[in-house]
Amino acid sequence: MTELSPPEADAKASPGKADGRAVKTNATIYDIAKLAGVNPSTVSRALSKPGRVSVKTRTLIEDAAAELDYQANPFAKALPTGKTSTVGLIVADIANPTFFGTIRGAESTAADQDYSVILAESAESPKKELSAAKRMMASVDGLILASPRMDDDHIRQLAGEKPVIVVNRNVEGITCVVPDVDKGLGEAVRHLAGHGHRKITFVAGPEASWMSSRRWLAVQQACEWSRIEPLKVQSQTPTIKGGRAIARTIVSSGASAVIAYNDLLAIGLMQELQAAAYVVPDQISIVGFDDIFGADFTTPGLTTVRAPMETCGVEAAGLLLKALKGHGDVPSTRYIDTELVIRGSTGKLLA
Amino acid sequence: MTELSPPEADAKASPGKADGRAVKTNATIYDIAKLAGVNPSTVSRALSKPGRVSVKTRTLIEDAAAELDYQANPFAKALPTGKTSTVGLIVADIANPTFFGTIRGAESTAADQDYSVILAESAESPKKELSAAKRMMASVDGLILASPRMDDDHIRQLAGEKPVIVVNRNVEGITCVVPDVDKGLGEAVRHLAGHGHRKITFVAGPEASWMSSRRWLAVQQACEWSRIEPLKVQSQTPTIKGGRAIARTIVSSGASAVIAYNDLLAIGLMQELQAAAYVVPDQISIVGFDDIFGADFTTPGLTTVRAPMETCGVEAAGLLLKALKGHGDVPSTRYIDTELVIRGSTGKLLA
DNA sequence: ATACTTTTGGCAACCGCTTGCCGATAGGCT
DNA sequence: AGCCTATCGGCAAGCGGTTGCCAAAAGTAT
Repeated sequence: MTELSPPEADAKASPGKADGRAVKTNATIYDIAKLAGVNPSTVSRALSKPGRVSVKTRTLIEDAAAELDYQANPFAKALPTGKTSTVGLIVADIANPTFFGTIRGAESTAADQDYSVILAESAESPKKELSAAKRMMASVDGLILASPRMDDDHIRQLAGEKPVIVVNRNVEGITCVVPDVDKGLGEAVRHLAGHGHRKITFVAGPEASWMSSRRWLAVQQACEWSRIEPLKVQSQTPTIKGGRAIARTIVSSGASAVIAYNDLLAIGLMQELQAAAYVVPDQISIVGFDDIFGADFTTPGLTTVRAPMETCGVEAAGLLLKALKGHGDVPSTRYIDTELVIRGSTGKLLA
Repeated sequence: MTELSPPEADAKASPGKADGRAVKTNATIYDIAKLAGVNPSTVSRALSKPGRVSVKTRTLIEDAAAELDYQANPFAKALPTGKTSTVGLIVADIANPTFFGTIRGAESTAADQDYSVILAESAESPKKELSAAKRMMASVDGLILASPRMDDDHIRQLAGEKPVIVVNRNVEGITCVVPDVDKGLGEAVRHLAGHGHRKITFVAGPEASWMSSRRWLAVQQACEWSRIEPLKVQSQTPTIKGGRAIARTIVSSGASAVIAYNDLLAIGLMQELQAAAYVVPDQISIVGFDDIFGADFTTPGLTTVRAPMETCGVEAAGLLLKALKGHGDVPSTRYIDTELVIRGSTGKLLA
């Protein structure tokens, strides 16, 4: 009972050499076949093609399988079928909190459908990313690219081999899932406008980033609608450090409110401003983007546009699995709503 | 261009039928063999057993392989050899920032040696964890368990099948890598003592947690050495919320400084205290544990004991790969130094 | 040149599972 | 009972590599 000997199949798998040591050889369908007194192919069918064999032999086989603690060898399974029950997920930077949600969402929905996810990081390098993708291609059924850095053509090329879903970027001809920045950013601008701000500066992220220009565009449009003057300053790096470095420029821009490309920038900015005795939000309001883990650790808490990355991950994995099961739709972009999360870093200007 | 047909496997796998459309069927060693005019087995050897064939035929084969853009089918490779070039990583909770570092460290060092990592989450459930582990066992060469929740015997049982490394917990008979809490916690206590604190309360984490009791022990020992009185209060959950909930109890404990089981607890506590107009660190000092992402977002920044989880991940993957290559040592526990990171949440008591 | 040892490449048998094809069996029908 | 048609199980050929064994080729020594 309490005996917990490792499952010791002890299988005299090798029909000949009964040479002593009980080596843990996993049971195969042949072992089951022998035990159940049927042909291996019947075992295979009983286990994977439900209706193909009579229920009598099926239960017979299932019992035998259970007794042997049978686990199908996934490699043997993948070889003839080409289906691996595995999806690849490549993220630009594992340590970037933005991706935590994506990873989790993708992993959980994949696991729900008995798919495994194999993870790789590109370290923000287009080259490493592409090679990781190519390497993976051979062992997965499909790929999720989160904020890919490689260019569109390469992505399309990969998609020509196996289903590919892109998260956080729009690629023509590929199924994408991206946060709809307009909604959240619109809310942010109106929120700021409602507090009397008339001049907002946007702290841009990497110049080459598709997402950054997309967000700047959204800010501009929202500002136009609210009759607000949008300004833009360019940050060197989208990090806390970058945020601190840009503080001086922000102040001299004369805006009373800033919307940052991301939370890190916003937090760095806030820290630097506070260090210079500015009070947030009385003297300047700050809005971040992403609502990363920790955005509520600051004092005051950071008002930010939440990009539901976990939802994106779930969605991406869902679309991918759907495509793998043949119910794939025509590639298109699915937009996930973003929303403003109001905390303490925004408010009325107290002149 | 805009042609977006789903990847149409459509594979006319059979190399014979050259019936038109250039379907991207991956090249096999047979194709190479034909192109190079040698036997497939020679190709296999040329590609994986360096010295086994003459350099002449080898370059011949390599050229052919390059021309065909050959990528070995990992499944076909895994079948006869049993080696999958994949390691499994199971974490208790993907969204818990503590694990980000571990994941990253493990992934990067595995990738460096051309191993892939397949990731799974146990959602803190011992049952899900065990089943995930068992499922993985079939497709990986070895396993890394980060903060496993299953019991020791199950872990040992898994380790009986394939190499297993445990992170963040000590299991007899298994190779483990755990942060050496004594060092950092000792520094924390001495740091506090140096600021005149004479009574420290430790906010404990989950009662069942091995790590929590380990840390409490370390605090007690350090306190004894510094002639300080250690107190302990139990938190319900090791989260921000849990931290906020425990604030009242902490205050009434009469201690002037607290060391929390983890950063989340510390941050929640700090937030609640500040909301009640306590000033940190003038009225009470707070030390966290982990140095999670965002621990420096607070105001004041959180003084905390840094547990270098990325290093643990690197170390764990390194040990695992070593074991896989047969250079494994006798199981033992490797300790990774923790260190105190001093920010603003600790200081002299200003009565 | 002869005999002998090393290389080197080929043959074929797996690894464990899937699947097309076929014959046997059983059930349904007149 | 006799015939027809589903249903079910078995056979065997792969999937794409690896590898033990062997013979041909090449190198070495006498």
